[in-house]
Amino acid sequence: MEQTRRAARRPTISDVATAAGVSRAAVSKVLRDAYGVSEEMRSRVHRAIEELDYRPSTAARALRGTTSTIGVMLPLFRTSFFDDVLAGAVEELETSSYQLILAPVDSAHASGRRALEALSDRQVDGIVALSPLVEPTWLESFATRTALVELGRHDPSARYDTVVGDDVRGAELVMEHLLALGHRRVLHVTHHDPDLAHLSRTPPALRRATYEKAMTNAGLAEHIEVLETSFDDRRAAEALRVALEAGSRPSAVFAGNDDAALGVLRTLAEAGGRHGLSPRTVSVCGYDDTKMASHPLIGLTSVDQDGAAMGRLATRMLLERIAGREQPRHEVIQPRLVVRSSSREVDPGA
Amino acid sequence: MEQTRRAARRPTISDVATAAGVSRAAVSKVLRDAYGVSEEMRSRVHRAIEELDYRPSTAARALRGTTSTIGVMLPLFRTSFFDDVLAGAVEELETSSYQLILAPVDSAHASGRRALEALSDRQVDGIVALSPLVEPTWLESFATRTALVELGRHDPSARYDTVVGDDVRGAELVMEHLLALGHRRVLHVTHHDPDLAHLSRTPPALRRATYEKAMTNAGLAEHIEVLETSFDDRRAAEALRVALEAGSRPSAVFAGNDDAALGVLRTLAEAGGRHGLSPRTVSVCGYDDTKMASHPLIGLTSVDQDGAAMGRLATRMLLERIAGREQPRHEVIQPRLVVRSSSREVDPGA
DNA sequence: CTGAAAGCGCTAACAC
DNA sequence: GTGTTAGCGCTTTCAG
Repeated sequence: MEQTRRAARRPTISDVATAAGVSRAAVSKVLRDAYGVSEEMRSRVHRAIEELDYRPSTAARALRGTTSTIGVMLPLFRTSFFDDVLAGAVEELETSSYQLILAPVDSAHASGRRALEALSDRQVDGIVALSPLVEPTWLESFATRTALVELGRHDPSARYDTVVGDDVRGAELVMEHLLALGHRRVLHVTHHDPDLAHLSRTPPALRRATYEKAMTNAGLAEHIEVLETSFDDRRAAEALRVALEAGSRPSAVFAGNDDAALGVLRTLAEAGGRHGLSPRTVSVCGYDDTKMASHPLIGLTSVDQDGAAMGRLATRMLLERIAGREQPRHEVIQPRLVVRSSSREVDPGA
Repeated sequence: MEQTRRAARRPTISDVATAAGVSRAAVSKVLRDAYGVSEEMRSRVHRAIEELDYRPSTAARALRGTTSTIGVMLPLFRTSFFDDVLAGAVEELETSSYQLILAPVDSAHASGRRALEALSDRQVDGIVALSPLVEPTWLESFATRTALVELGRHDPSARYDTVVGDDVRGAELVMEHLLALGHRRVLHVTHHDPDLAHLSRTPPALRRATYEKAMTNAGLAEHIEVLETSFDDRRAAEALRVALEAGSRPSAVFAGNDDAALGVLRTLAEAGGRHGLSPRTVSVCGYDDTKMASHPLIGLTSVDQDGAAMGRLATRMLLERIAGREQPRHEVIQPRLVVRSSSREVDPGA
């Protein structure tokens, strides 16, 4: 068999038709299991497909209609929570005939729009996205063209669906827990993004507001202390280091997500001693219950909002929408507190 | 402005042409910055594009030629090493005009072929893949149609490029380190996949073979003990638990990757005590130097093979190939041992 | 049950 | 400098 050096042209539906001695339309019908093909023809065509190693071109199909592909857009900024969401989406799609393509977004940058459009340019039949930076009005208009399910948005929309964790409830669970353990000097670590600063209903903003409210309600307003940093191990660690240097002495830390919590533990382990603190004397809580939280060497108390379930649900909703549903859906996932060894009663010596 | 309820048809190049009062070809030229358009026409066209919110269809372009998109295929089975690779690829593409789409692969399943084909069906201009399960012969033929760079393959190919870490050297670094610390009962944890069992040149297989050779060379052949499990926290933990139950008493563990190493630490922390072992008495080494390895609460000695650099390099090589390079390249990345607190001299009391 | 033909949105000759 | 036109590979009426 002759092996050409360079890129043998991909066989097309015409090649298959010729090889099988039938028309292109016939091949197309076999391909799509359409009505009206004789058994004999079907097998002839299948044989030709095998022989030529033919694969239909998605691009050509896209030009005519749908692609059987859904797009997922997640920040590359990946905490394992996003992995869980993605895994859920993949799982949900396994039983369907849909393909999944993923558009990674470099940073939390405004590139969210670009990524959504890129996906849409590729004629995906629908999109599951986590794009907090894109404005609702823009999304509304985008969603008139492409079926869309947004993750992490607390405000429902008439045009797209939403799946979101109950961040207020989750944060309440954490605060009730810490206050019940006797803590008064509870520090909160939040994700601060200048582009996001004007939004009050993002998950980080709601967790923070709930923290502040809980502190105030407990008569601890004077102990409110918020570290504005990033949901990122290194940055959160650095922020806490600076705060400790400046004299901050929390007995407990509520970190807005697990990555930040890991950073908190990092600093407590590395530099805490210098200030009389350590992972064993400070109670730390995270959010998302990522894989590392459950590691016994970490043992991080965290809020589980089941990313995989969110991914599955969002995908299922998207398929519904593609199938024609018009009424928007807004689903709120109930969080659950998972208590581990990083939780401890307030140190009486402090 | 009227807002239609359902999916307004996407504007096409013809709509733009009509709106701007020019021909479609003219619009196409403006779009592609082609030669031969007057300033005035250019601005008229741009204005029309703005107004209609026109975006060219990738599918239609694909039908004519290239898509300016490269595909990345990585096992979903994501250890953060893959994240690093992906981040490297994204970074490399930022300065180019290429888009990136990602095909997640459910498990280490034979679905690798499917994912590669799916990408190819979408007319990506090239692919960076990590697909150990796909046979070289199949890849060779696939690569005649689509530019391809494979990660983690030790055998060069004439048709596709390869980027791989020097697993033999990396494993040697680990073994030299452990033996120098005085360890004799060194256990190895490897990734065992029935579908992969016949391959002797995969990264896990080479790490394992190097372990066995190092043990033999050190006169410790009788202490060779290999746990065949998965490069996965939970599974590795379970495998070690069983081994300890069965009487295994290693003084050091060389885990084939960091996830497995985390599993080892998990079991040592949870169940080790029952057998007189703990994370503090057993020296543990991993591979990949993932983010968690550097956390002070983990402090895992590991082999850094710089996933981000691999991702960048692979992507750069792919672009070269797309640009026309014919000679295959095979690049080997040199690993580096990063020693942390999980390394310790052999416990004299044992 | 099968085939001919139109057209999806775009690009690239080529003609004007 | 600008417009016409012929496909790219596929699906889908509509005749035969």
